Parts: sequence; C-alpha cells; structure tokens
Amino acid sequence: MEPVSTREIPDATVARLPVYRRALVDMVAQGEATVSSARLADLAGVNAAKVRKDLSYLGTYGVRGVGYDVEFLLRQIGAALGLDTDAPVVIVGLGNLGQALARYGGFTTRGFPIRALVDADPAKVGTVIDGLEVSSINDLPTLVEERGLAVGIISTPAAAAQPVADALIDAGVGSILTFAPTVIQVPDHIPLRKVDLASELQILGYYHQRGTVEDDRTA
Amino acid sequence: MEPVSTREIPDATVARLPVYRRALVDMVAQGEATVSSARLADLAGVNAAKVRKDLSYLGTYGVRGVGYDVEFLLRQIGAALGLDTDAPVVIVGLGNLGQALARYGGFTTRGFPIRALVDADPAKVGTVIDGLEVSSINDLPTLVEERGLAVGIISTPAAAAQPVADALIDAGVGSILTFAPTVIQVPDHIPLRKVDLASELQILGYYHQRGTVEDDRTA
DNA sequence: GATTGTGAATTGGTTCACAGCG
DNA sequence: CGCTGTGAACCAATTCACAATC
Repeated sequence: MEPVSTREIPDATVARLPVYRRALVDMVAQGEATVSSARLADLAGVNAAKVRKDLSYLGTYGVRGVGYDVEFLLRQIGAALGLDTDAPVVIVGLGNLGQALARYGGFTTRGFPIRALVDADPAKVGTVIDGLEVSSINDLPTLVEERGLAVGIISTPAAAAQPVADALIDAGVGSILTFAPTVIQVPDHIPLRKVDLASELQILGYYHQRGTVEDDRTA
Repeated sequence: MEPVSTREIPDATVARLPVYRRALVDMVAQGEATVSSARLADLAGVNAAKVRKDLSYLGTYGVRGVGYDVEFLLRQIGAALGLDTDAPVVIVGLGNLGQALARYGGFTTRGFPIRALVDADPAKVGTVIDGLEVSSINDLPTLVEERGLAVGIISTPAAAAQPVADALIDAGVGSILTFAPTVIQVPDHIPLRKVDLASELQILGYYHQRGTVEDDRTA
C-alpha cells in the first residue's frame, strides 16, 4: 500500500492547487487532453516555473516535450486535496452571510455537501433553509455523529465565534472555516482558515492609497 | 507637509494591520490606554517579535519599558490603511452572496459604505435591497461619477467576472474585491483581492487529510 | 526592570536557467 | 526540438537575541 501522497507540500503550493484544479476542470470540459505548464500558468494567473515546481511536489507527472495529461493531473490534485471522499459541512450562524452560504451552490459541487445548519437563536431553530432544518447548537454532538460532519463554517458575530469553535471541536468536527471578524484559537491539530471581509477591504485601501497618492516631490 | 507614510510596508505586514486594528478598537472600548507588543500579539494571534517589526514599519511609536499608546497607534494604523477617507463600494452581482454582502453591516462600519448595487438581470434592476435600488450595469459610469465609487465587489458567476471587472475599471473604480471562482486579470495599478470560498474548503481538505491519515509504518 | 527597535540568522517561497528526456 | 524537473540564486518574511532607553 503506497500512501497516496507522502511528501510534504509547501503551504503556498497547497493554496494554489484549487486554482489549478479549476483550470483543469474547464479544460476537461473543453475536451483538451494535455496541457503545458505555460498554458496552465496562464489560466491560473501565475508563471510557468511556479506551476512546474508546484506540480513536482505531487509527483513527476509531466512528459517532457509534451506536457501534462489533463485528466490524470486533475485526479492527482483531487487526491492530494482529499477530494475523493466527501467532507460534510455544518454552518453555524445563520445571519445574512450564513444563509447565503447555505444556499450557495459552490460548496456542494465538489466534495463539501452542506449537511447541517445551526443557530443559537431559538426563533430560527426548526425553520428550513434550502431544504435543511435549522438545529440548536446543543444538538451539535448528535449531528456530527449522525451525519459525519467534518467541516464547520462559522458565520456568527465575533463574540460567539470562540465558543462556537470550541463546541465544534468538542463535537468532533475536524476543520474550521471562519468568517467571524475575530481571532480564534484552536488546537494545533485542527486546520483553521479565516476569511475576513472587512480586512480585505482595508488591505485594498492601503494599496489604493499608495497608488493614488501624489509624490511629495515629483523630482 | 510630511507624507502620511513614506516607507514601503511589506505585503505580509499590510495584511496584518487590520487584525491589529481590530484588537486596538476592542481595547479602546475597554478603556485600556497602553498595550505591549506581547499583549497585542496575544490578541492578534501572532508573536510579539512580529508585532514589533510590523509596527516599526509605520514609525517608532512605542515607548521602551511601557508599550504603545492604544489610541495613537489606532490612528496611525488607520492612516496607513487610508481609512481617513471613506471609500464607497459598489456590489456587482446580487445572487445569494451579493445580497448577503449588501446587507452585511461589517463593511459600512469602517470606511466602506455600500453606495450602489448592480446586476445584469433586468428583473432585478429597480428592486430595492437594504434601502438601495439595484441599477443596470450600463449605468456604472454614471454611478461611479455621481457617487464617487472607489471599490468594486464582484459577486457574479465565474463567467461574468472578467467583463464585469473590465467594466468597473473602465468606469473608474480604483480597486476590486472578487468572490467569483475564477482568475481575473486587471492592470497593474488596480489593487485586486480574491476571496475564494470553494478553494478555502479544499485547502482545509488537504490539511485535514494530512492530519488524519494513519502513518504507513508506525515505527 | 520592562519593553521597544532592529541588525543578524533563519526559514520559506519564487524565479532563473539549463540539463535531461521524450 | 519542446517542455519538464530541479538545483542554484534570489528575495521576502519570520524569528532570534540583545543593545538601547524610558
């Protein structure tokens, strides 16, 4: 039994794999059979050397003088990302954002079906969003067990985020994606990603200002 | 007239400034007057050396043996991020996500008021979301001029994202935040940030798999 | 005595450039 | 001949560790 992927893949590479993956999905749809690093780089918005180095961490799957087999590469990337098996998702916090995420098709499409919705507000518990009934946060342990929930999405206000994260981890959820505008602490073995909408705008603000500020002396 | 901030701030530092900023806002609310790099590091989920180095790019604002003045530091970070002046936002694409963003309070709070909503679907044009009337994409140039729109948020399907980005830039919008699951190309002088929900989950998938995979040989 | 500010060391990531191979 | 795979060179970011100084 070979392990599916043995080597360590650098973080920066891991973060680009989904982008390559999407480009490859499009290429399959177009019926293209092989792809060069230059072409894939173009579709992914990076340079060709980076594509080759990134892919080399997965294995030596290219053919010199030819390129990479599109379908094969797609499977390898999928395997590296663990997309072979579904990872059911629970969304906690059904405000504007949480409800939008619940209805958003993009997740379910590949490997991340939304299988539970949870909110602290008793008025929301029992309502149905996009065909799923909203549960109480107290039911998390049962839900995780019964539905095999693997990923928790936190879309609560900042104040609730840390207790919710704790509850998710206690209940057995294995990784967390948070939209709450606050820092949350999780044990080392729990992968955590953070999407912070307000921060994104502020970062843009910096570069915008930099670009538009007149030079003091135009010497 | 000194320029507000002259030196180049590293990208990684810029991305952390909003996090420090939020911690400082909380501290002001708690009435704390000074903060050490260690404490701020704790609140921001990073280490103290990083905080000191990051802040040193803004200027030498600390006092040895004491720490940083909370309010003063907050103002300096705000200035570095260009938060002194509002940057009105237009949201293009009012599906689930776009509508949720339109109603999401988090933006408006600090410096990024949502001032226009745009959708390609004629059935949506003229409807009102959270007090704002939805406009046609053809009206972008007029809207940008009349409302001083500075930031465009793209929450359209992938296929529409590039033309929408082009239209935003043509109309004079200065920076772009995109949620569309595709690569977009913009001229060098336009700051662009990308939030990709499906990718985030896939990245989590990698680390989850890594952590949970049994070692081949448990030697 | 406490805590900053920062050179120096280290680590991680990107890019170059070319040998290797189909 | 074309394109990959990868050492080597380069650059950016992080961390260390300690002198400066309130």
